[in-house]
Amino acid sequence: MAGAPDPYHQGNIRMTLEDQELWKSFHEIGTEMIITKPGRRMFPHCKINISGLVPYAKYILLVDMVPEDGFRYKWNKDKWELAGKAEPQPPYRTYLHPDSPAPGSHWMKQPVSFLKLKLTNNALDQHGHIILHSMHRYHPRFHIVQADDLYSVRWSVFQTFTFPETSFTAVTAYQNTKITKLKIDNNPFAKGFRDEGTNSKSRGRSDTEHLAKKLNPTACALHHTGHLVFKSGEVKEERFSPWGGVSDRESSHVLGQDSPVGSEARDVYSSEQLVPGHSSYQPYRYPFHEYGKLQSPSSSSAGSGTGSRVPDIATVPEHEGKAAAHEPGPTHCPPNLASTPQDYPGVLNMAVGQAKPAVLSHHPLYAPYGPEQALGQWGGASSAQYPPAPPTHHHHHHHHLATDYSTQAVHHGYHHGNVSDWSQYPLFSYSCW
DNA sequence: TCAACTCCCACCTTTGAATGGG
DNA sequence: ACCCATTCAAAGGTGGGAGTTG
Repeated sequence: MAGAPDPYHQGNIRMTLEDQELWKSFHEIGTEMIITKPGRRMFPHCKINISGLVPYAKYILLVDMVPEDGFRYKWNKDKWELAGKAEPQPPYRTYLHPDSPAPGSHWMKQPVSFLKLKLTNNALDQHGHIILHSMHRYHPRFHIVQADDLYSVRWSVFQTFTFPETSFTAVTAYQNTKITKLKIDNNPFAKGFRDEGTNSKSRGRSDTEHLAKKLNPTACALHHTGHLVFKSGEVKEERFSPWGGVSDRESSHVLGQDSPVGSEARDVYSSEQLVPGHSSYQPYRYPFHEYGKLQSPSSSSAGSGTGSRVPDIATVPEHEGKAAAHEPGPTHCPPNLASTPQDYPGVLNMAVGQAKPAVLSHHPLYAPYGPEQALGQWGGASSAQYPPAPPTHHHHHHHHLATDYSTQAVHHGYHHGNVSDWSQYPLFSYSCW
């Protein structure tokens, strides 16, 4: 943590979700995200505001998707129902924001968008997209890692944030027509499907069907009060109707609420930084230390790719140089992870926004968790994940300050105290070649 | 049989290179 | 040379519907 000005001055990081009203309007209905073989963007897409970073210290931003629970769902008529246990987890991937690494000032100057993040259902995906199972529920997790480059990541402090209203069900085709409509009404790319009043855009006859069920005409004009808030310890997730069919236990859980977040997490949080070797820090054990055994040792794939050969990273082809042009220095290509000290037993399984196409030639063979693990992870976790939460009736438009999301970091919704729980959702997982 | 999935399409936005004026 | 606005074509993001799969 060389340049890190004040490595311990990390407690003030704040993160808030942009387009919260939009997210909420989806959430209330039961957000669905299409996943396709080639990869599909999210909508709404993840966009966050960050504050409290050290302006001149460098940070890396990551996003990964965490299973909401251990079930598979099905859409029956007009609501979601449980449909058995979840499938074993597919290769676990983490999306690296293309601007990474960049100084705190860069991340804070404007909302940070993860527009290009893509979801796929292709377990063999070679583009570095995040792999999910259809008919399963997930929620994004945002990680801020203080690090000068990708190599030093493992020595760095980091914080994790989640937003309950961003949870969604992955689907290959929309199930709830209300969701379809909301998407069409709000996603510019779907404009062609809008009814637009008098316009005779007779496309598909199904359009007329849900005219009846029309939601608010313009989801934009929603009451805006600042931020819906989730103060530490009182993070709640409103229950939404589509899940009515699901056992109460599952549908009306209250994320974070009776969770450990309150107590322990908070403590841990007060010192959220991770010092190398501190594997004793359960909740924040740094993943790099744990999964070495999972993958093959050789991370020395040869590669071309202008200096930024990044063998351990699943890449996403992208226009280079487009990232972060507005801030001095942020965007060097991601450093060579390969040349890293070999104590990396494995490979990072991260999606990089701006890698050279050349890098695509050597794709890692993802080594998902062993079958045992996969099985184990869902096993009895279910009930633990969503403890019978007392029905939380809580009004929607709070006026609290947006905040302390930090407190729910990582544990949000999960049981901790159980190391294996955390280990099932590594920040960075390894893969072999 | 049937729900889940895939492919292709019309329609749209976004991107970025080319152009021209000051 | 430089900057900015405009134009234009190519690239690529939508959901729908028909077809396919298991």
